[in-house]
Amino acid sequence: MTDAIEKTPHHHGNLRAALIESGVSILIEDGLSKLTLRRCAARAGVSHAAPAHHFNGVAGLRAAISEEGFRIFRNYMLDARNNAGSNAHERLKAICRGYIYFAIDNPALFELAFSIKVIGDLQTKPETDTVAVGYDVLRETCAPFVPENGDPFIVESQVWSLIHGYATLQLTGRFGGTTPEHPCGPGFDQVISLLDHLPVLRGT
Amino acid sequence: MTDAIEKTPHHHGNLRAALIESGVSILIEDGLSKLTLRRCAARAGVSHAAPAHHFNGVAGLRAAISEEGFRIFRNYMLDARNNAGSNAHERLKAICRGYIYFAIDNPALFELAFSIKVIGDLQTKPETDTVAVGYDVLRETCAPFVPENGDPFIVESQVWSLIHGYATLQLTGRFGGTTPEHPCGPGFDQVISLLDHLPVLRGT
DNA sequence: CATTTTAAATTGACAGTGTCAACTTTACAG
DNA sequence: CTGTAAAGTTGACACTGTCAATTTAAAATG
Repeated sequence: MTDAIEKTPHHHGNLRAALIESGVSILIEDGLSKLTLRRCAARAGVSHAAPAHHFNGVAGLRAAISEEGFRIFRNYMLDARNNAGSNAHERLKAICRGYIYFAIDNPALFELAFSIKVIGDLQTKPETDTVAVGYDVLRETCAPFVPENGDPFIVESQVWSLIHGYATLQLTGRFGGTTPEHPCGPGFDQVISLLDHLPVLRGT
Repeated sequence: MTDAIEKTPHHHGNLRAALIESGVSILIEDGLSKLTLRRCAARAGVSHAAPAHHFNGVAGLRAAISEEGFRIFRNYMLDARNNAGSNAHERLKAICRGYIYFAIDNPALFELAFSIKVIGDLQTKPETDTVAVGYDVLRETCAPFVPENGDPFIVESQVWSLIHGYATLQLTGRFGGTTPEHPCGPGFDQVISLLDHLPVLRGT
């Protein structure tokens, strides 16, 4: 094949990465219920027990795929924010749009990522990536609304709760479908307008 | 038909109800991943294939247990609201507390109930019980904040998104644990304070 | 009351699934 | 060149959902 470009360091080359990639594809094509160790193995062209040498059971595989999902998720928010103006409220709504776009584009990946229980405490260690890669984007974008010497977690948790609740309720079909006019669903602007009340306390 | 409620009308009596009850117990004791047709059957003392005559596969069993969960869920909100004053904001925060109490007391049941995709549209048919038993409680409690001849769905979706997002993020361990001082988690009051901005537009 | 009919439940089978132990292959260190 | 340990395979086991065939028992019918 193209082994001339990169040599194969092991038997397969890099099976761990290949299994994660297979898992993401299965997630997109067949949904969360079809994401199994054996299917990932078959798709990657290895035996059914090969993944055991790279992940700690099916939970480990799901966690690894979830991490990959969070990275994609973070890019969605960054892209949306980059396409917004410099206004603090516009930037905040932009990452919310990115949040919903990711959930709608990758529902199974979103469901997987947020179905995994977190061990640590986010308020204690907000910088921990295992909790949620992409939290830094939320923190940055919420900063203009945090009082001087105030606790940033207050605004962050308000925004996160609102947008995450909308995303999950939208994804489970409780807020109506999406249309070209309303790619985030018909209720998105109305729900997100609750954040208009947040006062800008720190200059751009 | 109803000639003998207490007598056993069929072989088992009322296997369907017994299976649902078994399922709720399994959910509470062992978690969502252990909720299987065969376990419910074994717990109810019947053969592994008996549930097939009462539910449409495992999805049917989960849907039936979910319905039961929504009824309990609704009672949580009603109880909380009954223990609140007549102030519109107090009543709104009360059902939010009931929402979180249910999620924390019955995490697996909460997860199951909101993991099921809804077919219909809630905005089109808000009165449909299959979408969410208990939506009537939300509608009633949000009514004071809805403008005359306004769309009630706006405020309802704002409140629902905020509280549901907080519930799921709390349940997945992203907002820290609960303490006797903060039975809904340390961030609950802060998040819910976002609803203080809602103006009361219709008298009690 | 006896017989037929039909719903309820059982049994057995099959294809998947996760997980473990034992085995084979192969890359790399010495 | 050889030994070793990692990487991957094979086979097995206990689960799972689902289906077909069967038995059981309640209800309907004559």
